[in-house]
Amino acid sequence: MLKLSRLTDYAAVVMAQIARHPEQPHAAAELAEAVQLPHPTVSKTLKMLVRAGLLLSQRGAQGGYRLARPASEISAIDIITAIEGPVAMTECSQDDGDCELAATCGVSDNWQRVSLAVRTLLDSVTLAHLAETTPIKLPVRLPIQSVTLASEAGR
Amino acid sequence: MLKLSRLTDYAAVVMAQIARHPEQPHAAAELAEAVQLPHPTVSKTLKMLVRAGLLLSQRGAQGGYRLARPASEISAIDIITAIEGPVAMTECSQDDGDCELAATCGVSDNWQRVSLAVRTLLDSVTLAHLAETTPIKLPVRLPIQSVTLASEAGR
DNA sequence: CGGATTGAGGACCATTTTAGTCCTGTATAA
DNA sequence: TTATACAGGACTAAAATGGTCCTCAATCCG
Repeated sequence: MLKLSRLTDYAAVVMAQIARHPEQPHAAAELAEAVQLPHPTVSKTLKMLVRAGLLLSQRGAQGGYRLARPASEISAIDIITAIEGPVAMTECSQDDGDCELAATCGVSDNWQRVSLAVRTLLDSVTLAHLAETTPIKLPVRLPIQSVTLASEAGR
Repeated sequence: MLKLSRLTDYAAVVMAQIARHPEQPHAAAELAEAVQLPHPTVSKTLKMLVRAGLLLSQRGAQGGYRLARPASEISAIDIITAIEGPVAMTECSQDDGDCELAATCGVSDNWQRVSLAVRTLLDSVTLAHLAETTPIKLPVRLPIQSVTLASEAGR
């Protein structure tokens, strides 16, 4: 179904919740209540986001989580990558890309380009966009053009 | 990892193989040999592509598979959808979209827009592009603009 | 100082999805 | 009429996913 995992979905919702109140730190329990999801699961998600450097955490009483940087500087692909790892259409569009079938495949280069375009698209969507309650106007015009140029530069 | 399933990957490779020789029908065994994948798996993939209307099949001796329409009229999203079902970033960006958390979510509308942009991007990549052995120049400029307009039209 | 609060880390399990195989049936060409 | 080749679906093994829980560590506050 080419979709985000459920945890990624949770992550986005929780990040958006934090982004809407960026001043105070938010405890996991508080966030779980706010978004109506089980505490342990939300907690797990938050830890992953901290490890990815998207959130800062503060232990102890009055502690909690807050954004590591402004919502406008956190992109959808940051969140996705934090939970699921790198975005790549195919196994071989990943960094190492050691597909022993490359010889008979003949499609991998092109999939890599498509992956890049998808990543660029997701990179152009920020947490600030996601957190907006009024639907976003997708600002995807220019970034995609630059992808096209990059691919035209060839490799 | 937000990636295509392995079967989808196979499907693309096999489709590309057929697209490069669109005249004769191709038996499953022949294709499996050409792309160096196990016959039963390739066969399963081919059946899914037929059911999705992307391939035509001919039984009996000298039978096999051929494209249902020109490679330039088959898009990457057609292939992906044939194997994995609809492309949607989140559960609730699907057709029915009955997410009981919608009230506390506040992100679903925006994810739906992102899904649409991804779909449009994938729709702009054709099998003819994928089958090219020289890397494609991604023709994604105009389609994405039209997505932006669609989202600006609101809903 | 000491207890309450809150996150960190990881083990663990149940469930679902995915990949892959195989068997039986049917259409078609020679 | 026989060999070829696809159709449909049952079935299994392996992996990913979602979710819970427990113990430890840091921090605040009285």
